Parts: sequence; structure tokens; C-alpha cells
Amino acid sequence: MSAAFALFAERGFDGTTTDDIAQRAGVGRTTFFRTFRTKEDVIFPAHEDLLERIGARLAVATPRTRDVALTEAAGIVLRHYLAEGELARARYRLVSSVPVLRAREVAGIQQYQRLFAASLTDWMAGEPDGELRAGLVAAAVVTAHNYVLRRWLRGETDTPEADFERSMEVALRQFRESPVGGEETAVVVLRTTAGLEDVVTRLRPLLEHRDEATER
Amino acid sequence: MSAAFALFAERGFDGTTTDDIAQRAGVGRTTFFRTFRTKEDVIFPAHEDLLERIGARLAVATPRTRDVALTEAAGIVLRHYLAEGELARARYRLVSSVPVLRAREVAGIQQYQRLFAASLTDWMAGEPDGELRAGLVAAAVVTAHNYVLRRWLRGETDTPEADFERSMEVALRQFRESPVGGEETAVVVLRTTAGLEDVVTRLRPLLEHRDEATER
DNA sequence: TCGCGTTTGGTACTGAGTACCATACTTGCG
DNA sequence: CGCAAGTATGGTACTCAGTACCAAACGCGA
Repeated sequence: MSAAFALFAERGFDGTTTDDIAQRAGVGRTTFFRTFRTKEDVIFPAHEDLLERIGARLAVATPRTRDVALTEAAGIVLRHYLAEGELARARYRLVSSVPVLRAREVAGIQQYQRLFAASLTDWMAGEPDGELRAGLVAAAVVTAHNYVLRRWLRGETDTPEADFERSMEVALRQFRESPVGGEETAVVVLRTTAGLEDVVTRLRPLLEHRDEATER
Repeated sequence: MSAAFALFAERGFDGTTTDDIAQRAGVGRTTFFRTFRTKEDVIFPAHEDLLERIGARLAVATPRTRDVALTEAAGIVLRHYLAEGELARARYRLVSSVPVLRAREVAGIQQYQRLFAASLTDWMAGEPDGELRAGLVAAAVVTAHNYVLRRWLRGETDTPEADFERSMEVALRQFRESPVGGEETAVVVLRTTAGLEDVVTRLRPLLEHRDEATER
């Protein structure tokens, strides 16, 4: 497999035949195709495994633990690539420059997204626009993950984990217990004989913990 | 091209050779490859054209007209498939059953999404998390579009245009002039000698057109 | 050492995609 | 009308990914 990456770097993806790779690796062409079903598979060997691990993480989640589950599941993928280090960056350069590999990668990402969407659809069944909104959340998760991963691959950040937490927060914020009716702003007007000081004093704690505040 | 679709329906995608298609169409194999660069290209002939039309629509938009532009640009794609009618459904069945075609389609969708993201990144440059949020909006647009298109392709709706408007509204609502600090609720309290009737009368129009109301 | 299952490598084949060439087929012009 | 130059077409031959099949090598317990 390192033989393949080396050759791709030397002669490019199209300029390298499966014969070349097998020969450099010291095995027969047949063995190569038994190990990696296609030439492209050499480049994405962990994909199946990652899909499984994401599925497993999502399977033990509930609607209540949704956001943590999504973040952790996507985090599995992110951390996998971080652990690969320079190899992940080499793959990124390769994939960026070869359209067919890009297509392959996007297809893989789509599989992640479908996995997220499937769980979300379960969790949100019954909600208005449940299926659509499930798809939107899944897309947001994948987008946030890719955004951070890409930045790290390009060397634009060296705090990817922290960036990831922040990005997931940005991505998921708007979907959190979103108001069903679509009213995001409530204006309440009342007349009272209480002094302005009194009113402000009682409002401040509500404003500072707005999650609870909206309930009252 | 209809020759190809017919053969794919008869013998499946893998069971049909380019020779078969060329022969059925009454041309040489060489001509086939000159017309469609690959065997897969027969199935997505309008893709380049759609990309261009989307790009053109987005190019004449501004940050202020963002949401209309996004909706109309995505609408171009939707309406293109609607106009195809049964052909689009045949393609959907084919693509759904052949993994390599699915991958190809997903790659195409990704190109749309990148186009949306590019314009959005321009429009949102300078905003906090602009690039990430641009990506999120692009993903939401594509997701909403695909959701409706897929439902129509499966025959689950016969009012796709109306569904589309609604879905885009759902998808874009949460991104609309979202408050930077994360506060979504504003509570304003003031003392006035004006009667309750008066206050309500002046508030109602603001509440009913909340886009403008939030400005004041 | 033998027997048996598994892993490996080699050969031959199919089919997509490319390169090249020869032949029709258009089109403009004298 | 006829001819020349460009263009579309079809055919042949090639490369290479991926598959099918077979035969030799290898591991391993009895």
C-alpha cells in the first residue's frame, strides 16, 4: 500500500498501472486485486471500517442524546484522519488532483451522510418535516466535519479538535429545539405598576439562561 | 441515447457494452465515444449545461437577494428534471440500482453544492464563521432540493414545485439574518402612559412582517 | 511423510477508453 | 458544375482494469 502511494506520487495515478504497484510491492497482480478490489481502493482502505464504527456509535444514541452522538460519531472520522498524519495529507493532495478519486471520495462521504440521516429520521419521526429536517441536520454535520478536516489537511489550523467542537456547535445550534411554528422572536408587552428596576431584576436571569427562559 | 436507455433497461448497465449501444443506435463505436466521453455520460447528458445555468443565475445575485437566488438556481435543476418526466424516473431507477452510477451522480451533485458554496462564501465574506456557514447553507439548499426531487421521482408527490418552495423555506429559515451573538430572542420592556390598545395597534404590523420588524 | 485446505501467481479473457488512419460527406468557391 | 479543403464517421489496433480459472507453493495437523 505504501508502494502504491509512492508510485502515485512519482508517476501520478493514471500513470501507474496495477502491474507496477504489484511489482513494486513484490506480489503478483492477482494478489493485489484480492487485497484491494480496485485500484482506487488502495487509497481509501479504512472506509468500510469507519462506516461501521459510525453506525455503532449512532446505534446506542437516543433522540435526547442526539447532538453528542452526532458530534462523537463525526469525531471518530476526524480523529482517524488526524492519527494518519502525513498519510492523510498525501491522500488529500492525490484526491484533489485526480477527478475520479474525488468522485470516489465524495461517494464515500455521502455514505456517512446517509448513515447520519437514517438515524436522524428515526429520532425525528413524527415531527413536522421530520425527514427533510433530518436530512438537513445530517448535511450540516458532514459539512462541519469536512470543513475542519479540510482546513487541517491544508495546514490552515493546528487545533482541529477544538475547531471541530466549535464548528459542530455552529452547525447544530440552529436545529436545536427549533420552534415548531417558525416564530423565532417573541415580544411581550404588559403594563405594570412595578418599577423598572424591579422588572429588569426579574428578567435578567431569564435572559441569561435563555434555553429555560423560552419555556416560561 | 434512447437506444442506450432501452438497452440498459433490457440487460442492465453492466450487461450492456458500448458496442451494443453503438450498434443499436446505428453508429460506430468511435462515434459513440465522440458524442459521450464515457459510457456513464450517456445517462447524465445535461449536467454541464445545468452547472452553467446555475452559475449564471448565481452570478447576477447579491447578498441582499441571496435567498431568492438560491431558490431560483436550485429550481432550475428541479424544473429540468420535472420536464424530463418519465425519462428522469427511468434514470432514477437505473442510478439507484448501479453503485458506480450512484457515485457519479453524487459527484455531480457535489459540483452544484460547490457552486452554491462559492457564491455564498463571497457574499458572506467577513461574517464570523463565514466560510463554514456558507458551506452549511449550500448543503441545506442541495439537501432540500434533493429531498423534493427524490420524492417526486418516487411518485410520492405530484406538487413538487409547491413542495420545493416550502422545503427551501424550511431549509433557509434558520440561516436568515441569524443573530451573530447567538441570541434568538429579544425581549423589550418599557413603561409608557399609552393605553394597551394603542400599543397593540402599533405592534401588530411589526409582528406580522417580522423581517422588517427585527430591524427597528 | 502424507494429505488437505488455503494462499499465491500466472495465463487468458472481456470490455472501456485512446490513438490513428482511411474514407465518406459537407460546404464554399471558381 | 466540379473541385478542393475541412469535417464527421467508422474501422483497426492498442493499453489497461478487472474477472475467471488453474496450477504450484505453503502451512499444518496426524
